[in-house]
Amino acid sequence: MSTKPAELAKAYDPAAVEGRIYEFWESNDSFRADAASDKPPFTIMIPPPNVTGVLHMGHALNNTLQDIVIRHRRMAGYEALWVPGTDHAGIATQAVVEKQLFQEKNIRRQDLGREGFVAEVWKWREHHGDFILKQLRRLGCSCDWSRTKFTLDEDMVHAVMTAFVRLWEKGLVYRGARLVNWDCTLMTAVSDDEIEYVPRKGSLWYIRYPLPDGSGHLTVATTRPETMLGDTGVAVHPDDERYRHLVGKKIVLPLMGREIPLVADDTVDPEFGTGAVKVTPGHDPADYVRGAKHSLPVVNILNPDGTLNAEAGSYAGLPRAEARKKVVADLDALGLLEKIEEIDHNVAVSDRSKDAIEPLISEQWFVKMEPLAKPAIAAVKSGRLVFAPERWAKVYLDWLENVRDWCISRQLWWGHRIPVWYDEDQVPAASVTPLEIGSPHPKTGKPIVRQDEDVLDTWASSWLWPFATLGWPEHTPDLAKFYPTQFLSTAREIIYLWVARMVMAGYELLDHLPEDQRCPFDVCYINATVLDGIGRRMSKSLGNGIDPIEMIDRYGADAVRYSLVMLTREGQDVKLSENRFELGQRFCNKIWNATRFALANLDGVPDASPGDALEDRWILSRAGETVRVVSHALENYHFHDGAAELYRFFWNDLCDWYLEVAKRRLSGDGTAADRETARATLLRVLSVTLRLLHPYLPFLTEELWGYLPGTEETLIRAEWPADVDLPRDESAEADFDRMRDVVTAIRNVRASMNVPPSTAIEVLVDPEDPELGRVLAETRDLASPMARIESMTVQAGLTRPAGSAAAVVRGGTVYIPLAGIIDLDVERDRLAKEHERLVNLIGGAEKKLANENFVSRAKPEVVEREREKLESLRSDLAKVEAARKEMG
RNA sequence: GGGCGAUUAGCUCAGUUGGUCCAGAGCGCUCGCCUCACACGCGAGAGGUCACUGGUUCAAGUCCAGUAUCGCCCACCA
Repeated sequence: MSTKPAELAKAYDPAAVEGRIYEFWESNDSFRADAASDKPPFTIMIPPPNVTGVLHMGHALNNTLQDIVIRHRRMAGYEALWVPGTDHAGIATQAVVEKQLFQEKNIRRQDLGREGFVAEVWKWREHHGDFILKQLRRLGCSCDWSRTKFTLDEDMVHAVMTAFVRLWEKGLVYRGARLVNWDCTLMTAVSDDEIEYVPRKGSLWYIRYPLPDGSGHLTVATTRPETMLGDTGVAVHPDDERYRHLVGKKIVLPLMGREIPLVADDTVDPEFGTGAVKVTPGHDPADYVRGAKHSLPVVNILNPDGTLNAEAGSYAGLPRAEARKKVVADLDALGLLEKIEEIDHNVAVSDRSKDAIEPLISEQWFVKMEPLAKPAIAAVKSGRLVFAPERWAKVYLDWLENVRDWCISRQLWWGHRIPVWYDEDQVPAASVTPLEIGSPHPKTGKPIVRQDEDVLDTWASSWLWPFATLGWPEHTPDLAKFYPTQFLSTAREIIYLWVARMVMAGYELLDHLPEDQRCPFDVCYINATVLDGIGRRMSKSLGNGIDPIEMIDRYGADAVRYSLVMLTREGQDVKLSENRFELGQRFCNKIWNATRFALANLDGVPDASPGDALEDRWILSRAGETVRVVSHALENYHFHDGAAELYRFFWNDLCDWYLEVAKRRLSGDGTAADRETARATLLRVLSVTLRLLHPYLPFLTEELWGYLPGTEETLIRAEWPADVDLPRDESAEADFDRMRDVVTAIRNVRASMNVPPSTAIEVLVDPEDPELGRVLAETRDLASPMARIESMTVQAGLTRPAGSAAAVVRGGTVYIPLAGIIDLDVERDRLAKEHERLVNLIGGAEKKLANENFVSRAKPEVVEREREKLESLRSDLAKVEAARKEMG
């Protein structure tokens, strides 16, 4: 076992435990999975964070959940594998390194050239990459680090190339000129899913387009006046009376002087602006469609860097913003600017650069999505793949059912370079293994002259993650054993970007497997979004993020994990502030101290079996119930429910009652045999409970486990408790509850009468129900210390002592003679309040039972229960009334 | 414009198939306790017309319809 202090500290100190325990696990190879194992597999693929990433709360929550699942399954008899790794994150990483190179050495990537720059990025990764994986270790994640992957690892490259070539050969990859979302800062195309719309104040410019005969003009409204330089038409609604006579005629495009047609198109909204819209097919998606419909030419006026090109005439060379100013000024000078309105509108910006997206025509690579989407849709509709919470299935399906082709080429240097080479006639050839320059083209035989310059979208490698990490396309033992996986936990933002695409890839590429084995995971769990204390997203720009590592330093990893799970109800967003981690911290400390106390009595293996004493039977029964609840919760990924049940059981059952009640026996205040059975019971319950807690609180529980007598193996590899060994003992639970009722009632009286704990009291009980009498006779030794009772008389029909307080409990009345201490007014108030409460409840029950409809139509057992309730309430009321009468 | 969430104690949230977990938990608050594991603790309390309006039902935080407020996603009007 690991080296550890001889004595447990008074308070749990995570810092003294976590590092040591984690090393202990690693040195024992505790996280490693074996493909040759006979156990059934259970696999989780980590959503690979960006290699540049730093752990945030979303990661902390997501990876805590995955670790809980994998630890539970590992204990529950599965060959559990959690594969970690990072994503090369093309744009993000390239941007980080470019920025650093510029700041530190004042060089641009163009200065280094492609090879030089890519070498710099690799260098950066060696030094700074995978930092986040180290942070995951701090959280306690039990990933199989021996299988760590990076999306640009050699075998991953091989997988990506293979996938591309296969799709190419099936005709699912094509190249073509399309209107794409262009990021002028990063100078690359980005996919539809990588842009966002932000509301901004803008202007609507009304521009006059003259008629060629000089007889007047037509006014169009636009938010992007500079794009008029690329206009190739103007459109109006066919039913618009104002313009009907002009349809088919030519109009003069100002500044450029060319004549463009006026066309009728029913996509034009007559209500907006002037009802006439300029058509710029080269720089607007809607216009691109309109232009195609009316055979209008496409004019591209932009260079990749956002400056205007030769198509813009005299404006060539100007940056976009400058061009806009000049166009507006020139139009104004010509008297063609009718007016300017201020409007609020949405501007498309790039997720990465936050620069305004310019739609422009360019040659790109696309994946045909519709054929791939079909099996992915069927997977969810058939129930093969389920989402948790279920509602996210709809989001997934909506996207897939309306999916558009995926632009997979990026004009970057960092990433998987597209495996396509061209001969001197520009005839392409795709190949998994690189084609040498000068080697013959496999089809034409002519020499290869160049490779495609573009790299693939990052998601074009991460969509292969579930199987490429296991060695695909090779048929490795890992792939055979661990694919498909069982559980995926991720964020809702990447249902389209990642989840849907992984499913498509699985069905398309794992064609050596039977249909139902291709789906990459059984369950896709969409976890909660972590918000700040007042409900805003945590973000760098707001500076409202909470650093998980800082919280781990302050509260401990287990506390962070546990608090997050307790605060997060399935998929429901959570508002988080720093002090909320105290919840987990307190619980950890409670467990630490309770176990510390138990261990003081557990020197050596007990010489007995768990006992027959009521309290022993009770806690064993409760423990069994906890095993059932927690197992069920974890099997169904109800993390919060399991955590809450453990909290309740450990604190309220085990600590508040069992430990308190067992102290007498444990301290040797009874027979030796009594002590041994108590010790055996305690050890049994602790052993079960620490195992149940382990997935949530791995460090603390592993540490404490090492101190339990008779534990040879590590907790991480211990067996999950079986509930069959701990059957429900209903009579023990019922009896214990009766005893508890009496104790609570007495404590209540003591508190309201201000009887200090140092004053022991005398108690008399009149058990109307003989069961209560029996239980109290048996449990007198249990109850007495719990309520500081000096002597307890249990006798049916006893007369109430003068000057005593009375408390009605189920099945009887408890009298507490408090001559000299009792405040009669307080007692009168207490009884009056109790009287009122009972009268109200009785009224409700009577009314209900008087309702014939209720009696005749409700289920018989419901009616019967209501009758019993009323009866018991009436009996309680009678007792209270008697007590009040005696007081006078 | 379309879709989806949320609205329960001062705060953060639980409340499974409608009827003893129709009112819960943690924090905070009040009162009393350094009771030989824990003051990161122990015991006892106070505190809510379950957003609003209708409806279904013998019976509704719990089902249905609508309203309001807040939030998220998708689409995007030049």
